[in-house]
Amino acid sequence: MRISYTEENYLKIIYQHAAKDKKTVSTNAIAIALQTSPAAVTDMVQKLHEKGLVIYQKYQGVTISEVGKTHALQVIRKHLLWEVFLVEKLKFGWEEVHEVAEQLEHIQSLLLIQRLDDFLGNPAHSPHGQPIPNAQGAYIQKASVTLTDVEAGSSGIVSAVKDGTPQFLQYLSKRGIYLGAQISVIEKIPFDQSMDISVDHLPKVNISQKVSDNILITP
Amino acid sequence: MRISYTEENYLKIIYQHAAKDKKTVSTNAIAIALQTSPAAVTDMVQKLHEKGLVIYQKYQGVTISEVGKTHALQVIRKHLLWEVFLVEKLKFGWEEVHEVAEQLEHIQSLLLIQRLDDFLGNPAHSPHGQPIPNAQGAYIQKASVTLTDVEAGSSGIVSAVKDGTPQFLQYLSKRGIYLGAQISVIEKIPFDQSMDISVDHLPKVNISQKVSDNILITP
DNA sequence: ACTTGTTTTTTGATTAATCTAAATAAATTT
DNA sequence: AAATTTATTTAGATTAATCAAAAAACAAGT
Repeated sequence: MRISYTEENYLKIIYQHAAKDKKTVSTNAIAIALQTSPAAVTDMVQKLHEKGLVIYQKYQGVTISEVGKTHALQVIRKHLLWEVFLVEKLKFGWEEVHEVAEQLEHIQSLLLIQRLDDFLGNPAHSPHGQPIPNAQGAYIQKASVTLTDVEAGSSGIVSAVKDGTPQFLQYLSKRGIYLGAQISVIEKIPFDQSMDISVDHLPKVNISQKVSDNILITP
Repeated sequence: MRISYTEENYLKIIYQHAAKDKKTVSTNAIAIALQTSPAAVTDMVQKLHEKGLVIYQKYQGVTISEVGKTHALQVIRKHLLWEVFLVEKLKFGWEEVHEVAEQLEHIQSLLLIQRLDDFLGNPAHSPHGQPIPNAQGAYIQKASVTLTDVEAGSSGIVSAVKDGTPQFLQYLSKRGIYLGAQISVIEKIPFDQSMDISVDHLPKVNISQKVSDNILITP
């Protein structure tokens, strides 16, 4: 079955949202994620349902099907392997890889991905700490919690970030936060759900809940 | 100016044909090269003329413009750099790279190409011996003649091949011909323009004119 | 110069992905 | 439960790239 560039992007987004919440994804959420109109999403989602790649009922949102999931995982695998290539071999910063990997993930060649994987030494994680699915779509999720759920007084190591946009990653760099950094939660402020933390025992900084939601910690 | 994937392919073909013969390219020739219909070519070529990328007059064929040439050379640069990457780093055979490089050449990122070029050690030639244009579009053409024009009794080194298709390259490998091989022309057969040659002093083999036309030799 | 044959262009349609505006369904508020 | 707001779908159009078939232009041969 031929799956277009655009269809691959839909599958990836639907998989990522569905994997997160285990429930259906709304037309609107997809439209926002893909920067397109809700009407375009309805059309495409109906087409993907016809092809058996997603499960969809009018007004009820969308979930990924098993076949769709397999495809989505391969696109994600390619995206993450290219990210590793860009950072490890071409010395890109972790905030520079997203846009290029978005393009590279659609290159069609099984041989290319096998060889790239070997060339990179079969990496287990992306530069953002995300686990890389293997050729069969399997991956190991490191035991971790979002920073938001870490208790005041506890500490841990940054194992991954959920958001890969340049804006977020540049913010983290400015705050001294990187993969492997040690974070201690000093105080949680109930008023706005923000928290004071210390990175690598340096003076404390304050981060919003939106930020702590996108940082994963291994205790 | 935004140039689409398809437009880039048109520009590349028009440039390559125009560079070869220094005259206009026919609608038909483009249609054959791109595996599409002459009608589609007429439409596209008119659009490219509007954009100033080619020079075109009804029924008079097409040439590339200066702006178009600049773009075409950058697409070719990307194609050739990716070919080097695939062969040097990912251990692809020279007959396996064409299809994948056709896709990779359309990835849009200046930074990526700069970094890739450096990573590969700023190579001057592709795995097929073609000179790689630099970021400004300049390249040095090695002094060479097509094997067809080599006199009987003379010999030289294979410096490049013009055709990059798997079929042709597999044929060459089977005949023991590779980049850097020494070829001696033993006899030219006037009847069918074929020639008997010896590769690396091994027993002679016969090759057709279609084959010798696509092999470049440095004396 | 005329006829024949080949190219090239035009015309009218098609497919994929999208949009805006209008209609309908679902969710929320009162 | 009715009214209002929000989300989603339908309808009708648009753009890019394509095609097949018909028409027009060009090239040759006599």
